[in-house]
Amino acid sequence: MPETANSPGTRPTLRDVARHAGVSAMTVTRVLRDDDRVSAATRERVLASVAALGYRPNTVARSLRLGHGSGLVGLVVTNLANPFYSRLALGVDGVVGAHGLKTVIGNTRQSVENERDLVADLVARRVDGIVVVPAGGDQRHLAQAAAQGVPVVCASRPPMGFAADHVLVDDHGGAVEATERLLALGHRAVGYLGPPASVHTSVERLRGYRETLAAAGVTVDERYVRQGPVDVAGAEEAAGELLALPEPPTALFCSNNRNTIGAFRAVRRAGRGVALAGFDDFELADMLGLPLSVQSYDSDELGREAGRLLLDRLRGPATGAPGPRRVVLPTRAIQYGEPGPPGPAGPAG
Amino acid sequence: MPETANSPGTRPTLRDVARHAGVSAMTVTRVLRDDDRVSAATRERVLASVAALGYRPNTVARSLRLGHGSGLVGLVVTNLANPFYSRLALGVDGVVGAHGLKTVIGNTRQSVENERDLVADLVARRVDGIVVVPAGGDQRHLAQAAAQGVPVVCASRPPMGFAADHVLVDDHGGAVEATERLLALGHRAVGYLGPPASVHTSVERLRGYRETLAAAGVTVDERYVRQGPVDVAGAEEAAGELLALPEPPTALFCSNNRNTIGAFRAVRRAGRGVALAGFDDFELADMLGLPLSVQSYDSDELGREAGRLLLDRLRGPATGAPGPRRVVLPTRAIQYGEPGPPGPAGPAG
DNA sequence: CTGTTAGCGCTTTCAC
DNA sequence: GTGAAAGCGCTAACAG
Repeated sequence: MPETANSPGTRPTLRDVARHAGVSAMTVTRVLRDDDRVSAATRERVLASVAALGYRPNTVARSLRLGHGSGLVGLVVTNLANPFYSRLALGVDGVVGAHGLKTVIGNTRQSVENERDLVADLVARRVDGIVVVPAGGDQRHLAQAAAQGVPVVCASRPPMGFAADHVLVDDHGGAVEATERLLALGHRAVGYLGPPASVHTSVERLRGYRETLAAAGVTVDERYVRQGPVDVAGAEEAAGELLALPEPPTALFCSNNRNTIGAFRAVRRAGRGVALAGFDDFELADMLGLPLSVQSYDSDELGREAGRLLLDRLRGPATGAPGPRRVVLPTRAIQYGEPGPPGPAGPAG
Repeated sequence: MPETANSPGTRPTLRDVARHAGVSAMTVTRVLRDDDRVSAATRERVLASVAALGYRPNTVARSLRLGHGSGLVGLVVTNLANPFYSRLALGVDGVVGAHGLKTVIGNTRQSVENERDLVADLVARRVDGIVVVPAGGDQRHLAQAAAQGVPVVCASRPPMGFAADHVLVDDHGGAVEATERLLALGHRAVGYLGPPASVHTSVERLRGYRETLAAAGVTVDERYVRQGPVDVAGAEEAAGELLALPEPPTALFCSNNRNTIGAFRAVRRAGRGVALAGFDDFELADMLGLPLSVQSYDSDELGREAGRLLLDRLRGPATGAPGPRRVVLPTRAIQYGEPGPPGPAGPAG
């Protein structure tokens, strides 16, 4: 147990250590920075004082003096409770943490306004960079941050109206593949369930769905398309409505795991056989006793990639400013259970 | 779009604004702090310069000058990918965020060493306080941080060897209730599955399990007790071994949701009827088609409570130092599906 | 109403 | 080897 500080609440400073050791502040710094131009004896004495006072260097003051950033990376997501984002956070933190940077989280709860405030705050805190999953349409605050010299990396959704590195999932390609799988099973009445049009991924996935059906000569029944649900409860309700239509769809493509789970609950409740294809894998998907195919991708990797892009910007400003980079992560189809063709009984187990 | 900064990479400072506006730095500060002793005309001029230069105050310098902390709260957890911890993080961030504090996350990946480094780093960054879910036994680094005047709040696991506010779940009580429910169904061969003894919650839950069985006159078959699994795969394997015993248990109490899910998978795979009771609720638990009872609790609330304890320390150091406070959150039993008595066929659906 | 001085804790530069 | 001075960006405290 170290000696208690002189006055509680007041923490020892470099000068306190210097006084205690009978040297100058400069010498203490040198010892702490492993500068070799200091005698062994002095070093010992200083180290002893450091221990005696329980001194801890003040990183804040240090980085202020040094001019460079705070050693913090801001991470702005819409909902950390969603495993997708917490894994992304882990990925980012893992990569930047290996370079001595810490991650500051900001949760926007889907609010663009919160996002703007958060980003402003992070900039004011002099974060070295920001990884953001933009919440909505207006991204002027991001453009501003970027313009002010804070590197911004967009994850999962692209920058709009300004240039920034970004890492995306192959939303369109994944949606095409998922929809094709349903078509291949013979389904023609294929519904869509996903978040509102303000969400970029949703737009792309819906586009993939539409194009695929069109290419197969299937006309999309607009009553089958529900853009809106953002959580399981909303998705369950919307799916329930689709299933209650006079001629309900025989298959549903769900644009993210919230919607897939909601749809699953509705299908189970209705006791009806409806084929499900979803975007995003999720835990226990294989245990649901209903055939289900999902387009899976690695959200840790999404975060790691975002972290790498950011690090590249931080490390290599010397290399000039190469154009913004884009990374697209592939998706992979996973089939749970044996899928079946459309029919009155349907493929339910 | 604001004018570009003079030199890229160099950001405008208070003095730049002052020069631009033809006033002193002090006046700019006053405008920015809404000090009323500034003429409207001057205010306008300053504001215009701020906008023209795209000036953003440097919070780091500010907090250094003001002496108070960085406005950051450190959050140290073992695994952010676990929804339990991400919700806890949300709870903490929600509460402290409402008071203008930001949350810095640290993920220890169960390593006490990482935890020690992280805490040291956070202290050096002058965080205002730390919320930590201690990874293991040795907590001297936490004691040290606390001794150095950084308020520490322990979540989910209590401080050991030093005094600190903490918020716990009623691990023992919840385990008792869960075990009693299995006993009430007539089960006598009740197994246990949980993390290693280094995890405090696990110890408490195991104790509850043992005491309840003992109180009912049931001797615990030590072959039925598996302390070890920390993830689903490990739990599934361990549960599989229990089920493969000559006289397998007819019921399992699982000490957290990783173990519950692993056990569920093993039971499903074995096609055997084994009653399951678990700690922690989880998504889709009601959809598994197997009777299951869980002790549920609110991990957001755990985080919020931790945040509140911390805020109280930060706000009220004037009130002297009241003894460390402890908050214990209750658990609530939830029954999914219809439970059944032990039997050769068992309660499987 | 506005400006000057001093200094938060640290470190670079230049002396000794 | 060691120290003194100056300053990172900002703001109390005291002038004027």
